[in-house]
Amino acid sequence: MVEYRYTDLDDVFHALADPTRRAMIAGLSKSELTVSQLAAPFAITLAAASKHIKVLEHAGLVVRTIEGRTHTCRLDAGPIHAGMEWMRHYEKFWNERLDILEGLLLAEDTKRSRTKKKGKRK
Amino acid sequence: MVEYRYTDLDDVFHALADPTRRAMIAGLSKSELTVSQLAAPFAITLAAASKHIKVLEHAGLVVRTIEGRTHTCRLDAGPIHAGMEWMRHYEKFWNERLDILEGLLLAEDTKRSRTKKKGKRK
DNA sequence: TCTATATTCAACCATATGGTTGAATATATC
DNA sequence: GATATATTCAACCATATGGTTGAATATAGA
Repeated sequence: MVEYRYTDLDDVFHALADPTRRAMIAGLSKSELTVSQLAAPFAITLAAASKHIKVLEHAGLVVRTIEGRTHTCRLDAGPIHAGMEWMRHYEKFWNERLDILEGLLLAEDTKRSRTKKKGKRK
Repeated sequence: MVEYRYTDLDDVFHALADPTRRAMIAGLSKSELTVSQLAAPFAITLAAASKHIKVLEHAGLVVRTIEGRTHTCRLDAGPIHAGMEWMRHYEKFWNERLDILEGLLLAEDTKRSRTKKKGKRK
């Protein structure tokens, strides 16, 4: 009854840290997809997509069903929920932050404190 | 209403994917801490801790205040909230996984209490 | 001024990551 | 059986990551 599937926040957050994998998850949230279908939207090889899917599988986010030569993937949001649970502890700091922000707005000192440049390779 | 600061999910999830950094966040959720204080619980050098803190800063999760020679860090949960917002979309795919969640959070506590080495590959 | 403290920087190292290509495996289909 | 399709595997490559050490920078205190 207690199916223990090994899940680890390291693996979950790492899996979610890649835009390609997040996009794959988005796709899987609409329907089950084969490996080829998952790979199709991206300018990467099937082998690369296969690796991404393995990362998602390893994090427990994706479950694979093999029928003949096609591998069908479906989303398992359990680990996502676990990640949310971890984050929820810090939600109160979001509210505090809003209070601070409000104060800053009043003081009219709301300049963008971080100016990031996006140079990620993909 | 609330203007979101530019947040990059790649950076946020990547920052959260490391147990040392998650532990640092946990520490900062209790009080502001200096770099030395943040480094203290871990068996790593100050230089390594400094790098971790930079990763957290780059993700917007930590804000640093320099007073004299001491750098004080405080948590900014805004990006965490952004991560949760992304995840919330997939909450509906979460079906009956409380058991996994429980094990996960327990494992997380265990991991944090020992002086861990990142060797948890099953 | 001399020294101790707080932190970063630079160089280096081993391993991980995301990507490629080309061959291999397995299964449909003709 | 021959061939096309779906996917993985193995080897390789460039860059990123997390760690180290030792020197540098800056400030606090005697």
